[in-house]
Amino acid sequence: MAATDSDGQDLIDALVGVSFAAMAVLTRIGAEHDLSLTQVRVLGILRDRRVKMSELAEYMGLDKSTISGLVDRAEKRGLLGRTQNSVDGRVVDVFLTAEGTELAERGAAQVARSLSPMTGRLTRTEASRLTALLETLLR
Amino acid sequence: MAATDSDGQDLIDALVGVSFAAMAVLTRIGAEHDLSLTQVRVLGILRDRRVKMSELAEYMGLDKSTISGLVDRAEKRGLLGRTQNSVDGRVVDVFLTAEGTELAERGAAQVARSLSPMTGRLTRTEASRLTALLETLLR
DNA sequence: TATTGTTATACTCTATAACTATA
DNA sequence: TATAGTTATAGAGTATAACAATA
Repeated sequence: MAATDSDGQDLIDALVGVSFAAMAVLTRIGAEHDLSLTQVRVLGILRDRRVKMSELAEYMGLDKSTISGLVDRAEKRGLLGRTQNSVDGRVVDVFLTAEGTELAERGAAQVARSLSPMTGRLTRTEASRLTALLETLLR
Repeated sequence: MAATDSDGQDLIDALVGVSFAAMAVLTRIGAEHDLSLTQVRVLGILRDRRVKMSELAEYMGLDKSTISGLVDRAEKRGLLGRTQNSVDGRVVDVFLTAEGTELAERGAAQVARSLSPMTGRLTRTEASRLTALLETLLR
């Protein structure tokens, strides 16, 4: 095998390593705003959609009872709101408040800045190529 | 700008997306063995080294008191052990037991298998290229 | 009856502060 | 005095089980 060949395990290690690094950045920036990684993710998901409690549970791979608690705490902080769905009375819709939206935007900008020392090591071409490869992984 | 150009935000989104997907896999496989993501990470770190409590805290970005609790629970399950360092009596070294090692090996194989539907979408050349790009990000 | 969501409970993860032991 | 680690405490995240409301 040539030296440029990846043996598969190298790819896994690199993926896991980059993932933990990205999670560390999200955790740190979240902490600056008193948000756990889980809450950061909730804000990220709600940033461009209004969802049902059950959809949020599905997206995040968490139990509905866990979502109730997460939404409780974020709602108490004024970051998001709940409304009863008018079509199906059992359903509760969740959405970002103006304050939650503002925080999500600011956080996203901070994440981009924090990752730029990493992503800045790539040329434009490399960045494009990496984006394409990662998107292939995501389907 | 050409269609193949990445605008920077796309790269961030792809990185974060892949990272959450990787964390989901690690969380799920951990859960099958009654391990939290944090415990999975402890096992991963100890897989190829014996470390001091304080080093573990440093690696993981967690407080030393948190590490005490994590190590307590894993030790109680027989996955790792503590020994007093013979050179500096204040230091406690942590290491995997045979059972912990075995679990870490099995878990790593499971992770590789679970990610293969994702990584399998790439040709050998693409996998090599992706590995190299990710390693560039990691320095 | 089935589905959506909440609540009660128990355990893990996490940091802060106070402590013990060693250097 | 300074450093390494533990313990007590409190709050957040998590799942399971039991429940209420709606379909």
